[in-house]
Order: sequence, then C-alpha cells, then structure tokens
Amino acid sequence: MGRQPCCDKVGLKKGPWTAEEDKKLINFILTNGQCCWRALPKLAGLFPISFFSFSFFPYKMRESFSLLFVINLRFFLLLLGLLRCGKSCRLRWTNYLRPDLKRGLLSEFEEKMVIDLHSKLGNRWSKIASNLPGRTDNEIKNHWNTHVKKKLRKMGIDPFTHKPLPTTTTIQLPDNEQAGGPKPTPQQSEVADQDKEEAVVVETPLQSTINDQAKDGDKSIHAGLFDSMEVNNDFCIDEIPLIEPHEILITCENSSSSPSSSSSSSSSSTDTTVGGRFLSNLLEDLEFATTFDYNEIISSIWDDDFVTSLDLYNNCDDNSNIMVEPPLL
DNA sequence: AACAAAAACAACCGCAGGCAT
DNA sequence: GATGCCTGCGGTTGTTTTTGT
Repeated sequence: MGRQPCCDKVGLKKGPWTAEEDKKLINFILTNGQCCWRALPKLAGLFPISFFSFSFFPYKMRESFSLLFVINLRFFLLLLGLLRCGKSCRLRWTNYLRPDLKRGLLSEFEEKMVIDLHSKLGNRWSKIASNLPGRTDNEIKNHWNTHVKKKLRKMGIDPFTHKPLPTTTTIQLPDNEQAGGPKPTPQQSEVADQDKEEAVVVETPLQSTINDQAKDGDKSIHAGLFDSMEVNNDFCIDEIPLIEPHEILITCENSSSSPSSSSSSSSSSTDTTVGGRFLSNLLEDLEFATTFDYNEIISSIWDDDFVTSLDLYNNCDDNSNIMVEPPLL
C-alpha cells in the first residue's frame, strides 16, 4: 500500500513563482495564518477577506469637506486557486516570503556560527538554521555548498571533518560527499543521540559568548546576537522585490464587525470567517468563479483606484469606520 | 557583442517522523 | 500495532545570473 502523493500533480504548476502567486499566498497567510498546507492552495485562491462585505472608502476628500462615502461593493470573487501543491506553498513561504526573513549574504559572524554549528551538528541544516534567526535551512545549505566549503578548503580545512586537510593531497571531493553527504563523525553521532533525548541545546563556543551577553539582561540569545551585529530585524520590504508594500491587502471590515469576530480569523480554516461567511461555504462557489475571466477579475480587484483608496484609508488616523487587522504570524 | 562556463540561488523530490484514528 | 495523513528535512536538480574568453 503506497503512500499517497502530497497532492494531485495533474494540472499543478511548477517552477518559479509569479508575483501574482506570491500575492495570493501572502494575502492568505497574513490574514488567516498558516493552516494546513495541503488545503492552502485552494483557500488562497479565495480572494482575501472582505468578501461580499461593504467597504466604505472616503472618496473625493480633497475636493469636498463633506465626507462622501462610496459604497465600494467589491465582488471579491473567488479566483482560481493557487495551482501549486501545498508543499510548494510551504517552501515558498518559509524560504522566501516570510516577513521575518533576513535576506542577502550571511554576515561574517553568521558564517562563523554556521561553521561552528556544522562542526557539531553536521548537515542538519534546520537545526543550524534554528540558531540563526531570519535564516532558513535552505539558505544556509546553499551558502554552505557555494561559499563556505570553498572557503574552508582554501584555508586548508576539511569542510566535512573540520580538521586540517592533508597538505600533499590535491583538492578532491571526498567519497562521502559524492555519495550524498558526510557520515556523521562520532562527535556528531553523539549530538544526534542527545537530540533524540529531547531539546538538548548544543552550545558552541560562539553561542557561549552570546549567552554571556544575554546573561547581562533579559535579552535573549538572539537579541544579543542582533545587538552585536547591528542587524535590522524589521521586515525589510525592499529586500523582497516581488511584492510592493501596498500590494499586501490588509483585512478591513466596517465598524459593525466586532473585534472578536475579526480576531477569529486566526483559528482553524474551517472556523475562519471571511466577510461573515465561512470558508467552507466559499469553497462551494469555486466553480461559479471559474466561469469568469481570470485576468479581468485580477485587474478589477487590483485597479489603481482601489489600491489608492485602500492606502488612503489605512493611513487615516480616524479610522472610525474601519478596522485594520494586524498580520497574524 | 556573443557565447560558454561557472556560480548562485530557488524550487523540487522523496523519505522519515509524528500524530490521530 | 497498523494505517493514513501531514509536515519537516536534507539532497538534488533546474534556472538564472555573473564572469571569463
């Protein structure tokens, strides 16, 4: 009895993500949190939030002192779902779109930490990444394979054993690399065993230094790291080129909605309300939506007028008619 | 300028482990 | 304990970008 594939691959898209796909994925996760990845592609196609609700936008505020509200009835029609498998969505989010990601090359300090941790943990990239906030296992793995290995070899250090290379040998790939990675050293095996016993923290010399810093106050390990490295931990939107800040649709509901109903959007997908309806109900409309022209729907929703009015409202201090829901991460 | 090779990076694949039934 | 599902992990591949000729 074989294991089921993670998804039905027929008709699913592969390869690089488009800005539109990113937009859908970000909008969905920011408003609904991360629910089960397998179901996400279908749900993410349901355009976010104020579904069939009335959105009130101040209109012509500059031309007239009388506040004119235009009922912006937007049929946030169900768009086609993301044609990606859940696994692909998860990878895209965790490796590229997550707001807390740092991007760009690893700093010298981070690189040293990676080397240090690799000497203890081997190729367990996720464990290594967990010690480097804002970095993903994939990123570290790639950096290791493209930069660090070469650098260590140049320095005469075997990147697998972390011991000095024999001086007379020419640089060549060790057998274990070609066979798919190093076998753990006794030291690494020991660490692996420790891990099995549950949450044993491997403290490297570098981490010890950080811990010492942390002891001076309430700062966490990572806070100490960040302080010493002058790292900006803010969501650096200009480092995520595909999505402009204003393109991220923020949940907006009118004042008649209670805060509690809004906050419920972080609950499970089956309970999540979207504009007063349940997602499960929305799913039923999927076939209805597919009868519309996809591009037409996209353009109608993301037209300049709409984005401008949304920005205007979000920047308004007196948001008496609107509630902006913070991203749920 | 054109092409090839190398490097860098993003994404995919298959497996393993955890959990619920 | 067996089975099925979901998620996370690590290795690998494919694509894009950069560099060299």
